[in-house]
Order: sequence, then C-alpha cells, then structure tokens
Amino acid sequence: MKQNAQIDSIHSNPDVLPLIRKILYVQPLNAEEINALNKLHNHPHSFDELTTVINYGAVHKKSYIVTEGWAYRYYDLNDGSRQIINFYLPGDIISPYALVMPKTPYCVDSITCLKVCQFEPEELIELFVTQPKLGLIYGWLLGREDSMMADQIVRNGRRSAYKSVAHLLLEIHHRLKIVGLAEEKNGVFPMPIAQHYLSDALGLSLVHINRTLRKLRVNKLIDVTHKTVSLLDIDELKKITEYNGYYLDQIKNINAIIENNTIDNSQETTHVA
Amino acid sequence: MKQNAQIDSIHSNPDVLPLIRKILYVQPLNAEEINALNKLHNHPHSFDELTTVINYGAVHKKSYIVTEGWAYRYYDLNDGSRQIINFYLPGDIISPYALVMPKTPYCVDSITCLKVCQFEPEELIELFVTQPKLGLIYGWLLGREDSMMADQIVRNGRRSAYKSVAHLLLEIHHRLKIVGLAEEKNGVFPMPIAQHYLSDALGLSLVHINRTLRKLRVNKLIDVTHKTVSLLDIDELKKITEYNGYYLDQIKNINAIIENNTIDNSQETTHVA
DNA sequence: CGCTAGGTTGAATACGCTCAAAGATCGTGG
DNA sequence: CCACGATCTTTGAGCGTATTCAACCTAGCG
Repeated sequence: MKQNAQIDSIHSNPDVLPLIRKILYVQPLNAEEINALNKLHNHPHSFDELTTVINYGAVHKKSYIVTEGWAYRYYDLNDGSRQIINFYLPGDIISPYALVMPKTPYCVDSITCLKVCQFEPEELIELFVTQPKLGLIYGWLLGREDSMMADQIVRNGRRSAYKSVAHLLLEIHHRLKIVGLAEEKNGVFPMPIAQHYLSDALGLSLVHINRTLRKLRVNKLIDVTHKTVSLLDIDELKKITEYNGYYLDQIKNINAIIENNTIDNSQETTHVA
Repeated sequence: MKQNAQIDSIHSNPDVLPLIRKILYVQPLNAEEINALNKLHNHPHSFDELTTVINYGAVHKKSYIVTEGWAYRYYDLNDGSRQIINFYLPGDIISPYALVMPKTPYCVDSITCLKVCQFEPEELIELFVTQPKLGLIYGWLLGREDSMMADQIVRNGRRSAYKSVAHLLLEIHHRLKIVGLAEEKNGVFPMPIAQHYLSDALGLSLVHINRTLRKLRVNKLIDVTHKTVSLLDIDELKKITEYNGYYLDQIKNINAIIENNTIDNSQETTHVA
C-alpha cells in the first residue's frame, strides 16, 4: 500500500493537515492528490470560542475544513432545550452539502477557538473533475458521517445514560486518535468541553451526566481532570458499550474502483500545479 | 422552471418512477437526464415482506432504489433491543454509500413486499461522469438523508414521546406526498407498519407508543385505522412539534452551478443512448 | 478578593418502562 | 363458516431511570 518515501514522511509528520491525516489513515495518496487537498486549504479563517459559524437558515454559505479546535452542530427547540447533532473535530468538514443545499436547517457554533479553511462549491467540483479519486474519498467522508449519525441515533434511542456517555467518549477518542490528537495506548485525550455539551449531545440532563461520569470514575473506567479525559480500560469500555468503530476506518480500494471504470484520468493534471 | 410539455406530462403521470418524481418535485430534468435515471432502474428485484435486504457487516453489496414498499435500517443491541435508524420509502436509496464503504455497520429489512432496482457502483460513476447534474442531485439526496437523520437525533434526544410520534408521522406524510403516495390536503396515507416499528424508531416502549397514539387520537389530531393514518389537523401538528420540513424540498439551482463551473459537458452524451 | 461559569450533590417528581393480561384482527385450515 | 392460532393492540399497576429544583462547592480570572 505504501507508495513512496515522500508519502511516508508526510504520514509521520505531525504538521500534516488533519483532513489529510484522516485520509492517509485508510488510503494512500500520491503527491498530486495531496497537493490538490492542500489547495483546498488555501483560505484559512479563525473563529473565536463560543461564536456562531453557521446560523439557522443561512444561505449561500461555504464549507469549512476544521484544522484546529472543536465545534458542534445543533438544533434549538422552543422550550429552550438544545440537541447537539454532532461534534466537529480537526479533519472534519462542516457543511459538506453546502454545494447543493441552499439553506442549513441547523446551527454550528465554535466551542474553542476554531481554525478552519473555507472552500467554495466551485473548488469542490473542480476537485471532483480533476481528481476523481478524491471525489470518491469525499463520498467516503460523507458515508463516515452517516455512520456516526447512526451511532448517535442508537445512543439517544436505546442506550442507557451510562453506556451512552462511555460510547461517545470512545468515539471521540477514536476520531482524535486518527488525526494524531489522542494517545493510542493510554486513552488520554483533551476534551475542552463543559458537561452541558455532553448533556445536549446525549439528550440527558446536566445533572444526570454529572452523576454518570462519577459512576464511570468510581468504576475506574475513566478519569476526567482539567479538560482531559483518560479512558482507563478501553477494552472494558468497548465491551460494555458494544462499541464497534471499525467501519469508521474502512474504505473500498479506491484505485481499483477508478481503474475498473470509465473515468477519464487524462484530465487529472490539468488544474493542479 | 418548466422545460417542455414532455416533462410536464411526465411529472403529472402517476407511473413515473418515485425517485424521478422526488427529483422533479424540486428540480426540472431534461429528457436525457430522465433517460439516464431510468437506466439506473434496469435491474429490478423483489424482496418478500419481513426479509433481510442487507445483513450486518455485509460486503460487496449493491445499492438499491426503492420503487414500492417499505423497509428500514436498524441496529440490534446485545440486550435484545433494536434501534431503527430510518425508514426507506419509495424513491429512497438503500445503501447510497455502497460505492465507497466496504462493510455496512447496520441491517436493512423489508417490512412489506419490497420492489427495488439494483445498481452497481460502476453505473453510479458512469452517471456522475456523463451527467454531472445528476451527480449533484445524488449529493442532494445524500444531504436530504443527513437532514432527516438529524431530525431523528432531535426526536430521540430532546422531544417528548407525544411530540416525537407526531413529528415522525408528519415527516412520513411529507415524504410520501412528494412521491405521490399521500394526499396533500386531508393528510391521509398508508402506513403498513406495526406499532413496534414506531417504538424501535423512536426509542420508546411499545406500550408507551400505544398510549401516545391514543392521546393523539383523543386530542383529535390523528386517526389510525387499517394501516392508514389520517393527520386530522396538520397545522396544529406542525405547531406542536415545531415541524419544519422545508429543507427537504430545497436544492440549489443545479444548472447555475454547472454552468459556472469547469465541468466538461461535452462528454455528456457519450455513454447515453 | 470577589465574581462567574462550571461542577457536585440531595430530594422530590415525572415520564416512560416492565410485567401482565385481556381484547382485536387476520389468515388458515377443519 | 366457524374455530383456531398467531400477531398485533390495548389497558392496568407498580417500578425505575432520568428530570427538575435547589443549594453548595470549586476553579479560574479580572
């Protein structure tokens, strides 16, 4: 699967953009593809902590690749309650459907100071045309989001508070790990969010989240201090929650798909420096 | 927006395939595009009621366009409970990410006798290349699913049983309506599912679903008889549930996107009869 | 040092669950 | 045509998980 020494060095380089790290975790890329992905990062932008990134019903908006910090997508109800749909971590794409959806039926707010790179629908279309493989990888990113939202539905629908909290922590740990922001072995990762975010994500009350975290702590499964989470027994946590995140890391052999099909790769270098 | 008399007649023709109806509801298509979509329906297949369409962890599977009947995607937990992620109605695509995802982390079962049309990843890629507009529309279909899953998360997380049930019924009514399977005005539509499907979809017990339906009936908001639902006061239901399905019907002006971009439309007729 | 946001705990309550059993409906076969 | 079984629906009663309300504690920051 390894392509050349250059790619290996990119892969082990901690400065590689998180989106690229995420993709390289499952799929080798050649220099040209990495170059095209870098190009998508040409318009960096920053949001302060706790600010609006996308407003409910916003039109004509762009997509964003998160390069640093946390954000979340949510929906507010009339009774004052809030449901968080998902969290955005480095390497995630905010509003990936901006290309075709004219209005967003949700809000996105930053949690920490948030660094993103904007891209326009036009850039995405150009990417799909010039780099068909990256088009398919974009589809994989969408499918991955779909799987995570399905998990979120299962958590909110059929899991106890205890299992929901543990399951979400495992997912976040996994997602941070593959972009190099969490330790593999000891399960330590930064979680710069207050407990009310967990409560709004899992559809539970703040008080109950607090009690549930304590229970996990008492059972020596996790430790939370100073915005840092430690998963003390990952195997046991996975067992309890029936956690099965393998599908987050799986992608079909993209090269094989491309080669077996009618895509005209002669265009591939036209728009890339 | 209307293109020609031919399209109008297709639009009002009750025999038009539901997927095409769904798209025409928001976006005009020319004859060539309709032809390409028809071609995607070249491999019909039937499943009996209550049979497995896709098994947990299945590999190398195809995608399916539902043309008739109901199905659902779900996840089973070790304690015997089940969470339904979403329902598939005519015009929906089962497993739209089969193109890139090697294993499905969920199951799909038919509820009624289910008629589908299979298509292979290869056909999808060919479609994207020869009909870029349909590629974007495929993206819109995915974005629509994303919105509906977000709604499902909100229902399961922060809505009361009463509001959840009403909200789901409104969504199903809306989805059936745009493929011509529900009446606009009187809110009548067929719902060939037992109450336990609602309970597994909404993360509630069967008993509680039953009581909640009764409450909605007593309040003269719905009526359920013989696998048929009547929404007796759609405006009131929408008000109670804060239902806002407008985004399901919105799509950017695809023609404008295409024209403003670098897609080479000269290929457009290459692979189409 | 005092303010503020976030974390922790207790007590009472409520929404939804489980267990249990009795009706309704429908297909099938006697 | 009715009887029967299977599946689905409906209702009651008691229970439990998670909620709300309220208070107090802690940490970080000006």
